[in-house]
Amino acid sequence: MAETPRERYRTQVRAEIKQHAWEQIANAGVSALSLNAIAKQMGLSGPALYRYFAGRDELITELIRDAYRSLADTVRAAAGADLIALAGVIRDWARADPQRYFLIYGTPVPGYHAPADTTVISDEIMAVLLDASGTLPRVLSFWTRLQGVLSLELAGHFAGMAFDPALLLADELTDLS
Amino acid sequence: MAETPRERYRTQVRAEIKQHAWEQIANAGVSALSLNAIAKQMGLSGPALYRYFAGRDELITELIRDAYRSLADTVRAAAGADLIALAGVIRDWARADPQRYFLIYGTPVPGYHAPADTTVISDEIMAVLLDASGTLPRVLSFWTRLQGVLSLELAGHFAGMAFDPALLLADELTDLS
DNA sequence: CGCAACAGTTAGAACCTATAACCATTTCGC
DNA sequence: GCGAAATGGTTATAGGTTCTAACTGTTGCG
Repeated sequence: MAETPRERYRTQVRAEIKQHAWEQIANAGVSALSLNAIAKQMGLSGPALYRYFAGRDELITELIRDAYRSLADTVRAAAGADLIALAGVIRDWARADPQRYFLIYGTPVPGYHAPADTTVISDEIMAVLLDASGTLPRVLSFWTRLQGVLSLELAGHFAGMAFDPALLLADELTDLS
Repeated sequence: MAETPRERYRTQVRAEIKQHAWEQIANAGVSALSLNAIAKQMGLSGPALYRYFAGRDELITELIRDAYRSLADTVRAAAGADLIALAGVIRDWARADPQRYFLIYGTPVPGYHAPADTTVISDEIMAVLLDASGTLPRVLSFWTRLQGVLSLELAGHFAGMAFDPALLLADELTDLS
């Protein structure tokens, strides 16, 4: 497993590219992600990034994978807690970077299919939820209600109405526990 | 209200542009919408479309407005029905053109704000729902649960799990009526 | 040491949005 | 009806994007 300096450098640069990519996504959404802009920010010139990612799509796919992994990590770290607590953890994760949330649960691109390993990660999350809720119908209700509140809240569809989404979420989950 | 031939032609061309735009969106999502491609499909050459729309953003804004109006129309047409029926109508509307649904309820672009009149339309939809459900907390629960099922279903996140989203939705709404 | 793998470069094709300048036609005011 | 203005269309062009090709220098391994 001895890492050659080359590999070291390579993974480090890849990480830096993804770092800039996340900043762009957080600020302007994934549609505004520009390889050129990232290259310029890094002092590189355009096509250099193609040494590290086959193209824009592969970079985005990698970001989606990382988003899934990040969510799975935070859920796993809260394993054992009850559904209310899990919902709070997931909501906090989503609010920390809404565009990262939308990368997973937002508008899908017709024809694009997430890499197979993301479904594995997704199953892992479901396993934690199932462990906390007991039955499958319950976790399904939990999941859809949570997504309902989150997608509307993060997309700003609760903007006008003066109420706390956290309270709505709590209300939606009390009869599940 | 006498329509001059000019206005006639203008609104007709605008409608044709939007028609092609909707096809592109349905097939490849809004990010793939290309004014150039639309112009070519219509036998026009690039910049001609700027006579009809100030730019890509204005066209998309107009499409969002139309999507809101379309949803409001279908909801209004079902006014008086109970919540289960309303949910079915809305779900059918969304499934008929998922990308149109996502244009309203999908990933928001940071910094972009929907035109003010859409909130008016949104309020109108809420009024119908409120009329069918009675209390505000109930319509809020209805709305978030419906959105939860719809966003997950239309984004394909129920792909692996073998069950009928319609049944899940019905289950989620039975205790609300 | 030598050579192959690798990181980076510039050039360029094929797109895209958008503006500018220009032309022909249609419409409108007088 | 006539002339001016508004309108719909064109091409040219600037600047942006992704991505490929060809080339250069450097690094690292046998």
